[in-house]
Amino acid sequence: MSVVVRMAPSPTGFLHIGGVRTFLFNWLFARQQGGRNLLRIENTDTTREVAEAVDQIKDSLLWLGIDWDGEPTFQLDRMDDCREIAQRLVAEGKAYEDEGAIRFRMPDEGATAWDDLVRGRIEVANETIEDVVLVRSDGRPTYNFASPMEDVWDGITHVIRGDDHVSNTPKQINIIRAVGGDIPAYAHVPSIFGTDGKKLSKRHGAVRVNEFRDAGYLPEAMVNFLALLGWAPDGETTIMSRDELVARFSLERVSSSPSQFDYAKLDWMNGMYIRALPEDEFAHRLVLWLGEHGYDWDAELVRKSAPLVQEKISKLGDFPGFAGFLFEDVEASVDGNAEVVLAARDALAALEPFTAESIEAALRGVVEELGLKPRQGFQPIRVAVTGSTVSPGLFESIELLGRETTLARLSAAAA
RNA sequence: GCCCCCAUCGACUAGCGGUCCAGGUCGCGGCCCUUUCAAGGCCGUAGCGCGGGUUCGAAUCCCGCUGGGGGCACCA
Repeated sequence: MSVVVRMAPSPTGFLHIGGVRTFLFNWLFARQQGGRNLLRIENTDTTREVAEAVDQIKDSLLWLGIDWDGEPTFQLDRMDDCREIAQRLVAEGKAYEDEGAIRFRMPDEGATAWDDLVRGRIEVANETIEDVVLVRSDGRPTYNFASPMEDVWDGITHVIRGDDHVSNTPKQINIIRAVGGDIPAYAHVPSIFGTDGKKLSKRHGAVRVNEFRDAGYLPEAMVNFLALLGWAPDGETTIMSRDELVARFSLERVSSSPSQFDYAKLDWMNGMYIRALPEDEFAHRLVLWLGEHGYDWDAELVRKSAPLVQEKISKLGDFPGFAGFLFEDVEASVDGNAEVVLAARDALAALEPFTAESIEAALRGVVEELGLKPRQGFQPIRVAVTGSTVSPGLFESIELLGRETTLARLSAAAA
Protein backbone atom coordinates (compact mmCIF):
# COMPACT_ATOMS: atom_id res chain seq x y z
CA MET A 1 0.00 0.00 0.00
CA SER A 2 1.50 3.28 -1.06
CA VAL A 3 1.43 6.12 1.43
CA VAL A 4 -0.81 9.13 0.83
CA VAL A 5 -0.87 12.02 3.30
CA ARG A 6 -2.27 15.51 3.12
CA MET A 7 -1.59 19.00 4.39
CA ALA A 8 -4.82 20.77 5.19
CA PRO A 9 -4.41 24.45 6.03
CA SER A 10 -7.52 26.53 6.53
CA PRO A 11 -7.30 29.64 4.38
CA THR A 12 -8.04 32.03 7.20
CA GLY A 13 -4.73 33.81 7.34
CA PHE A 14 -1.02 33.43 6.94
CA LEU A 15 0.74 30.20 7.59
CA HIS A 16 1.37 29.64 11.29
CA ILE A 17 4.72 28.16 12.24
CA GLY A 18 3.04 25.51 14.37
CA GLY A 19 0.94 24.37 11.44
CA VAL A 20 3.99 24.31 9.26
CA ARG A 21 5.73 21.94 11.64
CA THR A 22 2.80 19.55 11.18
CA PHE A 23 3.01 19.95 7.40
CA LEU A 24 6.72 19.29 7.56
CA PHE A 25 6.07 16.00 9.33
CA ASN A 26 3.63 15.05 6.58
CA TRP A 27 6.16 15.97 3.95
CA LEU A 28 9.05 14.14 5.60
CA PHE A 29 6.94 11.03 6.03
CA ALA A 30 5.67 11.06 2.45
CA ARG A 31 9.08 11.66 0.93
CA GLN A 32 10.67 8.97 3.03
CA GLN A 33 8.00 6.43 2.20
CA GLY A 34 8.00 7.31 -1.45
CA GLY A 35 4.37 8.31 -1.07
CA ARG A 36 2.25 11.28 -2.09
CA ASN A 37 1.73 14.48 -0.13
CA LEU A 38 -1.46 16.30 -1.07
CA LEU A 39 -2.41 19.91 -0.45
CA ARG A 40 -6.02 20.36 0.51
CA ILE A 41 -7.58 23.70 1.21
CA GLU A 42 -10.38 23.42 3.73
CA ASN A 43 -12.38 26.41 2.62
CA THR A 44 -16.07 26.80 3.19
CA ASP A 45 -16.42 29.79 0.93
CA THR A 46 -14.66 31.33 -2.03
CA THR A 47 -13.55 34.91 -1.74
CA ARG A 48 -10.68 37.02 -2.90
CA GLU A 49 -9.25 36.67 0.60
CA VAL A 50 -9.22 32.91 0.23
CA ALA A 51 -7.38 33.12 -3.07
CA GLU A 52 -4.80 35.44 -1.58
CA ALA A 53 -4.34 33.27 1.47
CA VAL A 54 -3.85 30.22 -0.70
CA ASP A 55 -1.15 31.99 -2.71
CA GLN A 56 0.48 33.01 0.52
CA ILE A 57 0.39 29.45 1.82
CA LYS A 58 1.89 28.01 -1.34
CA ASP A 59 4.59 30.63 -1.35
CA SER A 60 5.59 29.96 2.25
CA LEU A 61 5.56 26.20 1.78
CA LEU A 62 7.72 26.42 -1.33
CA TRP A 63 10.14 28.76 0.37
CA LEU A 64 10.70 26.07 2.97
CA GLY A 65 11.04 23.45 0.28
CA ILE A 66 7.86 21.66 1.31
CA ASP A 67 6.18 20.70 -1.93
CA TRP A 68 3.04 18.72 -2.71
CA ASP A 69 1.87 16.30 -5.34
CA GLY A 70 -0.81 17.17 -7.84
CA GLU A 71 -3.05 20.20 -7.85
CA PRO A 72 -4.40 21.49 -4.54
CA THR A 73 -8.01 20.56 -3.90
CA PHE A 74 -10.67 22.74 -2.36
CA GLN A 75 -13.17 21.46 0.14
CA LEU A 76 -15.85 23.64 -1.32
CA ASP A 77 -15.67 21.75 -4.62
CA ARG A 78 -16.88 18.57 -2.97
CA MET A 79 -19.83 19.86 -1.04
CA ASP A 80 -22.34 18.36 -3.44
CA ASP A 81 -20.75 14.96 -3.01
CA CYS A 82 -20.94 15.40 0.75
CA ARG A 83 -24.65 16.27 0.59
CA GLU A 84 -25.29 13.22 -1.53
CA ILE A 85 -23.58 10.94 0.95
CA ALA A 86 -25.51 12.54 3.78
CA GLN A 87 -28.79 11.80 2.00
CA ARG A 88 -27.75 8.23 1.54
CA LEU A 89 -26.93 7.91 5.22
CA VAL A 90 -30.36 9.24 6.09
CA ALA A 91 -31.98 6.74 3.74
CA GLU A 92 -29.99 3.98 5.40
CA GLY A 93 -31.03 5.13 8.85
CA LYS A 94 -27.47 6.02 9.81
CA ALA A 95 -28.28 9.69 10.00
CA TYR A 96 -31.40 11.68 10.65
CA GLU A 97 -32.85 15.11 10.12
CA ASP A 98 -32.94 17.49 13.03
CA GLU A 99 -34.45 20.95 12.58
CA GLY A 100 -33.28 21.14 9.01
CA ALA A 101 -29.83 19.81 9.71
CA ILE A 102 -28.61 16.26 9.23
CA ARG A 103 -27.11 14.54 12.23
CA PHE A 104 -25.05 11.38 12.29
CA ARG A 105 -26.27 8.57 14.50
CA MET A 106 -23.28 7.69 16.67
CA PRO A 107 -23.22 4.22 18.21
CA ASP A 108 -24.54 4.27 21.78
CA GLU A 109 -22.63 1.36 23.17
CA GLY A 110 -19.08 0.13 23.13
CA ALA A 111 -16.08 2.24 22.37
CA THR A 112 -14.27 3.65 19.39
CA ALA A 113 -10.56 3.10 19.43
CA TRP A 114 -7.51 3.50 17.27
CA ASP A 115 -3.80 3.00 17.57
CA ASP A 116 -2.42 6.46 17.23
CA LEU A 117 1.01 6.39 15.65
CA VAL A 118 2.37 8.87 18.15
CA ARG A 119 0.01 8.53 21.13
CA GLY A 120 -0.51 4.83 21.22
CA ARG A 121 -3.95 3.31 21.71
CA ILE A 122 -6.77 5.73 22.42
CA GLU A 123 -10.24 4.59 23.38
CA VAL A 124 -13.35 6.68 23.70
CA ALA A 125 -16.65 5.44 25.07
CA ASN A 126 -19.27 5.87 22.38
CA GLU A 127 -21.87 7.14 24.83
CA THR A 128 -19.71 10.26 25.29
CA ILE A 129 -19.76 11.10 21.59
CA GLU A 130 -22.68 13.22 20.51
CA ASP A 131 -24.53 12.90 17.23
CA VAL A 132 -22.56 15.34 15.17
CA VAL A 133 -24.09 17.55 12.54
CA LEU A 134 -23.13 16.41 9.04
CA VAL A 135 -24.92 19.05 7.04
CA ARG A 136 -26.11 22.38 8.43
CA SER A 137 -29.65 23.53 7.90
CA ASP A 138 -28.35 25.89 5.20
CA GLY A 139 -27.00 22.89 3.30
CA ARG A 140 -23.27 23.33 4.02
CA PRO A 141 -21.44 20.22 5.18
CA THR A 142 -19.50 20.60 8.43
CA TYR A 143 -15.79 20.13 8.87
CA ASN A 144 -16.20 16.87 10.78
CA PHE A 145 -18.07 15.45 7.80
CA ALA A 146 -16.21 16.92 4.86
CA SER A 147 -12.75 16.24 6.22
CA PRO A 148 -13.08 12.46 6.72
CA MET A 149 -14.97 12.16 3.44
CA GLU A 150 -12.13 13.84 1.61
CA ASP A 151 -9.71 11.52 3.35
CA VAL A 152 -11.67 8.60 1.96
CA TRP A 153 -11.97 10.02 -1.55
CA ASP A 154 -8.30 10.91 -1.69
CA GLY A 155 -7.24 7.52 -0.42
CA ILE A 156 -5.40 9.05 2.52
CA THR A 157 -3.48 6.34 4.35
CA HIS A 158 -2.08 8.44 7.20
CA VAL A 159 -3.69 11.44 8.80
CA ILE A 160 -0.92 13.44 10.45
CA ARG A 161 -2.39 16.48 12.18
CA GLY A 162 -2.35 18.60 15.30
CA ASP A 163 -3.46 17.05 18.57
CA ASP A 164 -6.37 19.45 18.83
CA HIS A 165 -8.06 16.96 16.53
CA VAL A 166 -7.79 14.01 18.89
CA SER A 167 -11.35 14.39 20.08
CA ASN A 168 -12.64 14.69 16.52
CA THR A 169 -11.06 11.42 15.54
CA PRO A 170 -13.61 8.98 16.98
CA LYS A 171 -16.39 10.93 15.30
CA GLN A 172 -14.62 10.81 11.98
CA ILE A 173 -13.80 7.12 12.32
CA ASN A 174 -17.46 6.30 12.86
CA ILE A 175 -18.48 8.35 9.87
CA ILE A 176 -15.93 6.63 7.66
CA ARG A 177 -17.14 3.26 8.89
CA ALA A 178 -20.72 4.18 8.09
CA VAL A 179 -19.85 4.99 4.49
CA GLY A 180 -17.75 1.87 4.16
CA GLY A 181 -14.45 3.65 3.68
CA ASP A 182 -11.00 2.56 4.80
CA ILE A 183 -9.93 4.00 8.11
CA PRO A 184 -6.59 5.74 7.73
CA ALA A 185 -3.87 5.52 10.36
CA TYR A 186 -3.82 8.55 12.64
CA ALA A 187 -0.83 10.39 14.07
CA HIS A 188 -1.58 13.31 16.35
CA VAL A 189 1.37 15.56 16.84
CA PRO A 190 1.59 17.76 19.93
CA SER A 191 1.20 21.50 19.76
CA ILE A 192 3.95 24.09 20.06
CA PHE A 193 4.02 26.49 22.98
CA GLY A 194 5.62 29.83 23.51
CA THR A 195 8.16 30.40 26.25
CA ASP A 196 5.44 30.80 28.85
CA GLY A 197 3.90 27.42 28.17
CA LYS A 198 0.91 28.93 26.41
CA LYS A 199 0.04 28.30 22.81
CA LEU A 200 2.46 30.02 20.49
CA SER A 201 1.12 33.41 19.43
CA LYS A 202 2.34 36.80 18.27
CA ARG A 203 2.90 37.66 21.87
CA HIS A 204 5.96 35.43 21.91
CA GLY A 205 7.58 36.73 18.74
CA ALA A 206 7.38 35.77 15.12
CA VAL A 207 4.76 33.12 14.36
CA ARG A 208 4.07 33.42 10.67
CA VAL A 209 6.44 31.82 8.22
CA ASN A 210 6.68 35.16 6.48
CA GLU A 211 7.99 36.90 9.54
CA PHE A 212 10.86 34.45 9.81
CA ARG A 213 11.64 34.93 6.17
CA ASP A 214 11.63 38.70 6.56
CA ALA A 215 13.95 38.48 9.56
CA GLY A 216 16.47 36.67 7.40
CA TYR A 217 16.26 33.11 8.61
CA LEU A 218 17.42 30.48 6.14
CA PRO A 219 14.77 27.98 5.04
CA GLU A 220 17.09 25.04 5.60
CA ALA A 221 17.69 26.18 9.17
CA MET A 222 13.97 26.60 9.74
CA VAL A 223 13.30 23.09 8.49
CA ASN A 224 16.04 21.61 10.66
CA PHE A 225 14.82 23.48 13.71
CA LEU A 226 11.15 22.68 13.15
CA ALA A 227 11.89 19.01 12.59
CA LEU A 228 13.52 18.86 15.99
CA LEU A 229 10.46 20.28 17.70
CA GLY A 230 8.81 17.12 18.94
CA TRP A 231 11.03 14.71 17.09
CA ALA A 232 14.60 13.50 17.45
CA PRO A 233 16.44 10.73 15.62
CA ASP A 234 18.60 10.02 18.65
CA GLY A 235 20.04 11.88 21.58
CA GLU A 236 23.05 13.32 19.81
CA THR A 237 22.29 14.61 16.34
CA THR A 238 21.26 18.25 15.99
CA ILE A 239 22.30 19.60 12.61
CA MET A 240 20.75 17.59 9.81
CA SER A 241 20.39 18.22 6.11
CA ARG A 242 17.05 17.92 4.41
CA ASP A 243 18.07 14.58 2.95
CA GLU A 244 19.16 13.26 6.30
CA LEU A 245 15.87 14.40 7.82
CA VAL A 246 13.94 12.55 5.15
CA ALA A 247 16.03 9.45 5.61
CA ARG A 248 15.76 9.33 9.38
CA PHE A 249 12.27 10.64 10.12
CA SER A 250 9.77 8.35 11.77
CA LEU A 251 6.35 8.98 13.28
CA GLU A 252 7.06 6.48 16.04
CA ARG A 253 9.74 8.78 17.37
CA VAL A 254 7.53 11.85 17.46
CA SER A 255 7.11 12.95 21.06
CA SER A 256 3.67 12.93 22.59
CA SER A 257 4.27 15.94 24.79
CA PRO A 258 4.16 19.55 23.63
CA SER A 259 7.32 21.56 23.15
CA GLN A 260 8.26 25.18 23.50
CA PHE A 261 9.51 27.27 20.63
CA ASP A 262 13.00 28.44 21.61
CA TYR A 263 13.88 31.53 19.60
CA ALA A 264 17.41 31.62 21.00
CA LYS A 265 18.13 28.15 19.73
CA LEU A 266 16.72 29.01 16.33
CA ASP A 267 19.10 31.97 16.16
CA TRP A 268 22.01 29.75 17.04
CA MET A 269 21.05 27.19 14.44
CA ASN A 270 20.53 29.81 11.76
CA GLY A 271 24.00 31.16 12.53
CA MET A 272 25.37 27.65 12.08
CA TYR A 273 23.77 27.43 8.65
CA ILE A 274 24.98 30.89 7.66
CA ARG A 275 28.54 30.04 8.58
CA ALA A 276 28.33 26.73 6.75
CA LEU A 277 27.37 28.46 3.49
CA PRO A 278 30.08 28.81 0.84
CA GLU A 279 31.24 32.43 0.76
CA ASP A 280 29.75 33.28 -2.60
CA GLU A 281 26.48 31.56 -1.78
CA PHE A 282 26.19 33.57 1.40
CA ALA A 283 26.94 36.75 -0.53
CA HIS A 284 24.32 35.79 -3.09
CA ARG A 285 21.63 35.29 -0.46
CA LEU A 286 22.50 38.55 1.20
CA VAL A 287 22.09 40.42 -2.05
CA LEU A 288 18.73 38.76 -2.68
CA TRP A 289 17.46 39.37 0.84
CA LEU A 290 18.48 43.02 0.77
CA GLY A 291 16.85 43.48 -2.60
CA GLU A 292 13.61 41.95 -1.39
CA HIS A 293 13.53 44.08 1.72
CA GLY A 294 13.87 47.57 0.36
CA TYR A 295 17.63 48.12 0.29
CA ASP A 296 19.11 49.43 -2.93
CA TRP A 297 22.69 49.04 -1.82
CA ASP A 298 25.45 48.37 -4.31
CA ALA A 299 25.44 44.63 -4.90
CA GLU A 300 29.15 44.50 -5.60
CA LEU A 301 29.99 46.15 -2.29
CA VAL A 302 27.55 43.83 -0.51
CA ARG A 303 29.36 40.85 -1.98
CA LYS A 304 32.72 42.21 -0.93
CA SER A 305 31.56 42.90 2.61
CA ALA A 306 29.81 39.57 3.02
CA PRO A 307 32.91 37.69 4.21
CA LEU A 308 33.45 40.31 6.91
CA VAL A 309 30.10 39.52 8.55
CA GLN A 310 29.46 35.88 7.79
CA GLU A 311 30.98 34.77 11.07
CA LYS A 312 29.26 37.47 13.04
CA ILE A 313 25.58 37.58 12.19
CA SER A 314 22.94 35.01 12.99
CA LYS A 315 20.39 36.05 10.38
CA LEU A 316 20.46 37.99 7.13
CA GLY A 317 18.45 40.78 8.73
CA ASP A 318 21.38 41.55 11.00
CA PHE A 319 23.44 42.75 8.07
CA PRO A 320 22.17 46.33 7.76
CA GLY A 321 22.78 47.08 11.41
CA PHE A 322 26.20 45.57 11.25
CA ALA A 323 27.58 46.74 7.93
CA GLY A 324 25.32 49.67 7.12
CA PHE A 325 28.21 52.09 7.65
CA LEU A 326 29.65 50.90 4.34
CA PHE A 327 26.59 52.13 2.50
CA GLU A 328 25.32 55.09 4.45
CA ASP A 329 26.77 58.08 6.24
CA VAL A 330 27.51 57.79 9.92
CA GLU A 331 27.74 60.30 12.70
CA ALA A 332 30.35 59.91 15.36
CA SER A 333 32.42 61.96 17.71
CA VAL A 334 35.37 60.78 19.71
CA ASP A 335 35.85 63.58 22.18
CA GLY A 336 38.92 62.95 24.27
CA ASN A 337 40.45 60.65 21.69
CA ALA A 338 41.05 63.07 18.86
CA GLU A 339 44.77 62.54 18.98
CA VAL A 340 44.84 58.92 17.89
CA VAL A 341 42.10 59.51 15.33
CA LEU A 342 44.01 62.35 13.70
CA ALA A 343 47.23 60.36 13.78
CA ALA A 344 45.40 57.54 12.06
CA ARG A 345 44.14 59.92 9.41
CA ASP A 346 47.65 61.15 8.73
CA ALA A 347 49.01 57.63 8.56
CA LEU A 348 46.37 56.56 6.04
CA ALA A 349 46.42 59.73 3.94
CA ALA A 350 49.13 58.59 1.59
CA LEU A 351 49.31 54.89 2.38
CA GLU A 352 50.11 52.63 -0.55
CA PRO A 353 48.77 50.13 -1.21
CA PHE A 354 45.48 50.76 0.60
CA THR A 355 44.83 47.19 1.70
CA ALA A 356 43.72 45.62 4.95
CA GLU A 357 47.22 44.33 5.48
CA SER A 358 48.98 47.64 5.02
CA ILE A 359 46.26 49.48 6.90
CA GLU A 360 46.73 47.19 9.86
CA ALA A 361 50.49 47.73 9.82
CA ALA A 362 50.06 51.48 9.62
CA LEU A 363 47.50 51.69 12.39
CA ARG A 364 49.44 49.40 14.68
CA GLY A 365 52.35 51.72 14.16
CA VAL A 366 50.25 54.72 15.13
CA VAL A 367 48.92 53.07 18.24
CA GLU A 368 52.36 51.94 19.34
CA GLU A 369 53.81 55.38 18.67
CA LEU A 370 51.29 56.90 21.06
CA GLY A 371 52.00 54.29 23.70
CA LEU A 372 48.45 52.94 23.60
CA LYS A 373 47.25 49.39 23.92
CA PRO A 374 45.70 48.06 20.71
CA ARG A 375 42.31 48.01 22.33
CA GLN A 376 42.55 51.61 23.50
CA GLY A 377 43.85 52.87 20.21
CA PHE A 378 41.65 51.03 17.77
CA GLN A 379 38.33 51.62 19.46
CA PRO A 380 38.17 55.40 18.82
CA ILE A 381 39.19 54.79 15.21
CA ARG A 382 36.47 52.17 14.90
CA VAL A 383 33.88 54.56 16.28
CA ALA A 384 35.00 57.32 13.95
CA VAL A 385 34.93 55.11 10.87
CA THR A 386 31.93 52.86 11.52
CA GLY A 387 29.91 55.00 13.89
CA SER A 388 29.71 52.14 16.36
CA THR A 389 31.73 50.36 19.02
CA VAL A 390 30.78 47.08 17.39
CA SER A 391 31.75 46.37 13.82
CA PRO A 392 33.33 43.93 11.41
CA GLY A 393 37.12 43.78 11.33
CA LEU A 394 38.43 47.33 11.37
CA PHE A 395 41.16 47.02 8.75
CA GLU A 396 39.05 45.16 6.23
CA SER A 397 36.25 47.63 6.82
CA ILE A 398 38.53 50.58 6.11
CA GLU A 399 39.80 48.98 2.93
CA LEU A 400 36.26 48.47 1.68
CA LEU A 401 35.19 51.92 2.72
CA GLY A 402 37.99 53.44 0.71
CA ARG A 403 40.54 56.09 1.48
CA GLU A 404 38.46 59.13 0.74
CA THR A 405 35.51 58.27 2.94
CA THR A 406 37.73 56.96 5.70
CA LEU A 407 39.78 60.15 5.89
CA ALA A 408 36.66 62.27 5.84
CA ARG A 409 35.10 60.32 8.70
CA LEU A 410 38.28 60.45 10.76
CA SER A 411 38.47 64.20 10.33
CA ALA A 412 34.81 64.73 11.10
CA ALA A 413 34.88 62.64 14.24
CA ALA A 414 37.91 64.43 15.61
CA ALA A 415 36.43 67.85 14.99
C1' G B 1 -19.00 20.15 34.93
C1' C B 2 -17.99 15.93 31.36
C1' C B 3 -14.40 13.41 27.91
C1' C B 4 -9.34 12.80 26.10
C1' C B 5 -4.19 13.61 26.39
C1' C B 6 0.66 15.04 28.48
C1' A B 7 4.74 15.15 32.54
C1' U B 8 13.57 14.02 32.33
C1' C B 9 18.25 20.16 33.31
C1' G B 10 15.52 27.28 32.27
C1' A B 11 14.56 25.22 26.78
C1' C B 12 14.79 21.07 22.80
C1' U B 13 15.62 16.15 23.84
C1' A B 14 18.24 10.79 24.58
C1' G B 15 16.68 7.06 27.82
C1' C B 16 11.94 1.98 26.01
C1' G B 17 14.03 -2.56 34.12
C1' G B 18 20.38 -3.21 35.60
C1' U B 19 25.58 -0.55 30.97
C1' C B 20 22.34 6.31 34.20
C1' C B 21 25.38 8.89 41.30
C1' A B 22 20.96 10.27 33.80
C1' G B 23 23.90 11.58 27.83
C1' G B 24 23.75 15.49 23.68
C1' U B 25 22.33 20.49 21.99
C1' C B 26 20.65 25.75 23.08
C1' G B 27 20.89 29.16 27.02
C1' C B 28 23.64 30.70 31.19
C1' G B 29 28.68 31.27 33.98
C1' G B 30 34.13 31.05 33.74
C1' C B 31 38.75 30.68 31.09
C1' C B 32 41.58 30.83 26.39
C1' C B 33 41.98 33.36 21.67
C1' U B 34 41.43 38.54 20.38
C1' U B 35 41.37 45.52 17.28
C1' U B 36 35.24 45.66 19.04
C1' C B 37 31.38 42.07 18.45
C1' A B 38 30.89 37.43 17.11
C1' A B 39 32.89 32.74 15.81
C1' G B 40 36.02 28.86 17.75
C1' G B 41 38.38 25.88 21.87
C1' C B 42 38.23 24.23 27.00
C1' C B 43 35.74 23.89 31.74
C1' G B 44 31.41 24.37 34.43
C1' U B 45 25.97 25.09 35.89
C1' A B 46 21.31 22.61 36.02
C1' G B 47 16.79 17.70 35.68
C1' C B 48 13.88 12.24 36.35
C1' G B 49 6.71 16.80 39.73
C1' C B 50 4.73 14.14 44.44
C1' G B 51 3.00 9.64 46.96
C1' G B 52 2.15 4.63 46.88
C1' G B 53 3.01 -0.04 44.72
C1' U B 54 5.42 -4.26 41.35
C1' U B 55 10.65 -6.07 41.28
C1' C B 56 16.72 -8.60 43.71
C1' G B 57 16.75 -3.83 40.98
C1' A B 58 12.60 1.85 38.30
C1' A B 59 13.72 7.90 35.03
C1' U B 60 11.95 3.46 32.73
C1' C B 61 5.99 -0.87 34.55
C1' C B 62 1.02 -0.07 37.54
C1' C B 63 -2.29 3.12 40.64
C1' G B 64 -3.43 7.72 42.87
C1' C B 65 -2.39 12.90 43.39
C1' U B 66 -0.71 17.45 41.61
C1' G B 67 0.30 20.43 37.56
C1' G B 68 -0.37 21.54 32.29
C1' G B 69 -2.86 21.08 27.56
C1' G B 70 -6.87 19.90 24.08
C1' G B 71 -11.96 19.00 23.20
C1' C B 72 -17.32 19.06 24.60
C1' A B 73 -20.55 24.27 18.14
C1' C B 74 -25.53 23.91 12.49
C1' C B 75 -16.12 26.77 13.69
C1' A B 76 -12.26 24.62 11.15
